[in-house]
Amino acid sequence: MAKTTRSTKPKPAKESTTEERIKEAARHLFTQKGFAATRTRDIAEEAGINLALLNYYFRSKQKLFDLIMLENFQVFLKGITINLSDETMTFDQRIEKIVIAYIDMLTRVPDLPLFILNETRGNPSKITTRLNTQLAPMRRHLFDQLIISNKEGRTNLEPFHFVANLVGLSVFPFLGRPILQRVIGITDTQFDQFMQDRKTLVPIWIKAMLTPPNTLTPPNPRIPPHSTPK
Amino acid sequence: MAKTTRSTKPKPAKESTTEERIKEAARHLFTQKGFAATRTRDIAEEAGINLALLNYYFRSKQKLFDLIMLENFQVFLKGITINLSDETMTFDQRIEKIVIAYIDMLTRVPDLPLFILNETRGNPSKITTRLNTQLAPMRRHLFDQLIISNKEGRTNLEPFHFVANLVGLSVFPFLGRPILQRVIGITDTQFDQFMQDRKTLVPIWIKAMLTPPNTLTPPNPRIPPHSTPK
DNA sequence: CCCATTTTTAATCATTTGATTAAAAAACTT
DNA sequence: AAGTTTTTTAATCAAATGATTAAAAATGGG
Repeated sequence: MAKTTRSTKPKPAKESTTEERIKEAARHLFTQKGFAATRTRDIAEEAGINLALLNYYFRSKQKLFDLIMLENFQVFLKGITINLSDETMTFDQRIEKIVIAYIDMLTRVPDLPLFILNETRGNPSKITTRLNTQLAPMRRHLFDQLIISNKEGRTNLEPFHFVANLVGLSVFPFLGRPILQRVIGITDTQFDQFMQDRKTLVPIWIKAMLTPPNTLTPPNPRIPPHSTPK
Repeated sequence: MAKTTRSTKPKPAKESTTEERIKEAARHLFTQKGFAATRTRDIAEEAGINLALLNYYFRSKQKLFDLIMLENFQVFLKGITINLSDETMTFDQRIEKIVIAYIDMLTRVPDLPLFILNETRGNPSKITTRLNTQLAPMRRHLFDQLIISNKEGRTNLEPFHFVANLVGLSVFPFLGRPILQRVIGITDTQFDQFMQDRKTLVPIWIKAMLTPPNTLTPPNPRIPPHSTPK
């Protein structure tokens, strides 16, 4: 059991412990293929260890998965909740920070969104509750600012649309990447570049969306059909 | 086998044949939980039939899944490719039609996007190729119009960003629905209403995005911090 | 009503898969 | 070096799962 005489426990801190190797293999496969499609034997093979070691270090496949899921969620949340602490930031600054954080994080771990959407679908509410709790501060800051701004007439956009737009424009490209890249016909490098461009484009768009049709835009003459180009 | 004397084959066309019931149960479970997480026994149970019947009608779990996947893709593509045939439509009209088609379809079958993203991830290229082929006409029309418009200086937006925005704003809310709904705290009815609103909002936003920063917008004075409200 | 065909069922198989066990190997302490 | 603890391995178990089979039931035609 885990309750022996824990007197001698040096823990030499090797450069890559087997426990870590298992976790990394598990993270890779679970994140990529999901819980059901991942076999413990695949994890063992990718980690280069004996199958029994998986159960030795992490009680069961489920426990291991729960661990990975928790860590993935933390990575995800950490990537986007850094920005809320500064009280001094303006609404616009906050938006810029959030978009950059999203895109930077997802450039590092592009599989995360699909993983989270999949594991959130079953809606065990344990997860979504946690997610919601963690996200609450962010929501408060942004929403309050938006709601006030709406009330004062400076903007006019439901929080729902605002969040859907913000996250949609930042996250969706990573979700749809396999299809998008095929349809458009671009390389990985080009995709990365486009996402970098988006770090400045999305905030601009988002801000433009804050003041919908009726506020600024006349019924239809948005772009004159043939204004003198160049 | 399937090669008997097919002399007598009346096919009375019952109101709900077992074959159909199996397929419906399979569609439901496969679409909701994916291939690996779905057990043939679950399908049998939900269809209210003996397990062996699944293999009697559809050779194997894999064959049945392939069928469902194919049909799902067709439903998806059909839902968004109706609009490309009209040569007379303007760019703006096309956008409006596409957004409405997307949102209407996904209101009916909200599970489709996640299913497709999941099954596209493995990238067996068989699927993505088919998807790409089917999507090609749509791409041609829209992209050509956009590219021309870009060249003539009326707009200034990479096709990648355009598609990512269009699809992202239309599809993402359905993908993120479980999380979004929790974060914002809205009911199912409210969500549906928001998506209905989006049928008019998204096209407006998309059109506004066609002329990015440098074209119309001065460096920063987008919204004066305290313009006289109301 | 009898026969041929189709459909359905219960029982069973073979493989996969998560997990355990007992023993061996390695690491560490004294 | 001996003893103790930790780590690793090979073998095996038990349950789950996709699939098959042989027989029974239902269906339809003459």
